[in-house]
Amino acid sequence: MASNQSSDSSLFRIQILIVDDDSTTLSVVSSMLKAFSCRDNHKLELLVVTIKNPLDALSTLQSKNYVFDLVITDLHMPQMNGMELKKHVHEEFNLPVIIMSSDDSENVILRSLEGGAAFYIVKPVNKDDIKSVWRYAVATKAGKSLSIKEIGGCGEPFSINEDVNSAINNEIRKYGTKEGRQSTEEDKEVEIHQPATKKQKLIWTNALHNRFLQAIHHIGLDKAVPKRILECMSVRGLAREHIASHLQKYRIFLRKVAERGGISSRRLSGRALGSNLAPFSMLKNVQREYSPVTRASIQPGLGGSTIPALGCSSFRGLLSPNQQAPSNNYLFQSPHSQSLLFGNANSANGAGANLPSHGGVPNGLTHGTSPMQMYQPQNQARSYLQNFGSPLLNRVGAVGIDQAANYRSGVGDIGIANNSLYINNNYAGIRVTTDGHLIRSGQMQLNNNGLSNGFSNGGHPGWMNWASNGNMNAACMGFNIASPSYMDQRGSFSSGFVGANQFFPPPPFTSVYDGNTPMLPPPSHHQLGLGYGGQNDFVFGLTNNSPSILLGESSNQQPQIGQGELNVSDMVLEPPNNPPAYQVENGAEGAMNPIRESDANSMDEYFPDYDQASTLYTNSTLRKHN
DNA sequence: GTGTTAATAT
DNA sequence: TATATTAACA
Repeated sequence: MASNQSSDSSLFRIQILIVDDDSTTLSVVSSMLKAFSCRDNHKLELLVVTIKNPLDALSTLQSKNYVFDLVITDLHMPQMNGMELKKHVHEEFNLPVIIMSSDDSENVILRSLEGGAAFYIVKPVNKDDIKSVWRYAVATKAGKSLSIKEIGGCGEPFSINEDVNSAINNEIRKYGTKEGRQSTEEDKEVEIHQPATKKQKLIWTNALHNRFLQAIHHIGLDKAVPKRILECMSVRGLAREHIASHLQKYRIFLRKVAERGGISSRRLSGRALGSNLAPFSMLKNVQREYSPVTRASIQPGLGGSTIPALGCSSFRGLLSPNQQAPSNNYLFQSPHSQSLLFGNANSANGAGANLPSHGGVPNGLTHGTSPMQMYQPQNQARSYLQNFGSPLLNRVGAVGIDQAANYRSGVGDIGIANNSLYINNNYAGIRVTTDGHLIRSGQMQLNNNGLSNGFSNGGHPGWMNWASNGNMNAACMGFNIASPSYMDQRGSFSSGFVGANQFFPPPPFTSVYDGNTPMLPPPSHHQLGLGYGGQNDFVFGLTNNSPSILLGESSNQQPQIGQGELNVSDMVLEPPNNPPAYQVENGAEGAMNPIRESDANSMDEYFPDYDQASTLYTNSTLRKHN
């Protein structure tokens, strides 16, 4: 039954620091909090400190006169904005920060959440908000003590108090939070106490899936078995069964790829291909939503397996306009929400890695180091991206990059051959009619010094460096989907990557909050590749929030990593019910790759996401909720 | 105990 | 329907 400890634990003191340049807000929030705390629970004592200047707030935090449990800060303040403050607070004090602002734009909200805010309150603050804050504070406080206990040797994960959980679910449905709400003894009177055995459904978020892929990549596909993958992934709370299940799915996918998207597919018409090929799933929504008329879809095949190394064309054909899209997505998503189909990467010996000639591996995507693409689970954290922003033109685009020596294929090939990982020498584009016919290839050729090549020029060979050039999409993709001259606006184009080692860095770990951060030297600059959101890395995403990107636009017109539309990842969701049990193990040896900390603090990037407790920030924006 | 596959549940 | 979980079996 309920944890019974509260009887002797007398009184909890919760200290909250509120920062806002608006004194009215300060007093209102403060008094509301106090009022609520009085009413809520006698065993809790609340201390609220209000400060107008965020700099002063930091000083106060440092002063040690108080031991705060939580910081609530306004977002827009003259001296320092709330997110900056949050960053400091996180880094220096490891305290949760709630952002409040009158700015109710999704962008801001999501950015805040992704940036690590515990949750976000839209002003004017109302009673429910206060209640939420209060609950959160209580839960956090309680959680902290539990954490200590856990550190003390009780390794057993503690379970979240259903009360807090449900309260939050019910009352703050509009907030998302990244932080685990931990159980609180104080609220046990409401405790429902579900059987502890009730399992939560693990959601394979992109981030998690990325991790999975990385693990497989690291281990080698042929040697990747659940146990090893699990070890490699080093994600707490993740069980071998999860891996096994996911692996099963993944293998099915690979098999499908081998059967339909592999070499044999060369003989297939594009139409035939299209029906089941995973990458096109992304077209489904896009097309239905935005293209009532003809759509051009160019389907070079499935990811890496479709860009043969040895000179065969990777151009698979065109999908018929009404082709039904398959169910799985294999998109690689740039921070700027251009979608790139992501194929195999990480084959040191070039594209050939995917050729069946490697043999031995039943799934056809051989070479253990390679299969770096996979489906996009449709029912998972994708849909939330659908409602972003305004309508977009260039919804989907993907390009193939063949990193092998030559650009071999002729017309119809879609791809980029870069002779060097450092430099993309070649560029190829395509032109299609609105009904999907290829007009001409090579339209978009750019020289080295033209638009950015999409790869790092800044010392991270082999890694996509969106940040450095900003216009990866436009340049690399080679065409402007939004531009009628190249492709129908509704056109879709996909291909795959065949890359060399480690195109993409492992997603960063961040766990600033709990101090468990695997502190590796921070990267010399921002994380390369795939944004901070953690959603992008190897996986696809259907991004409907893409800004139009026109070929030729200067790079600085594009948002930098971490500043564009956010990948609303799991972090906007309510944390799992098992807070302690889903962190990436830190410093687990055998971990695949260096772990980077990004400035953006997507701390739970790899946290398994359990479906159950999802609290959406907004109904429409985020993941669907069971 | 582990890995794989199939069945079942959601 | 798609995906995750669980059971069953090698």
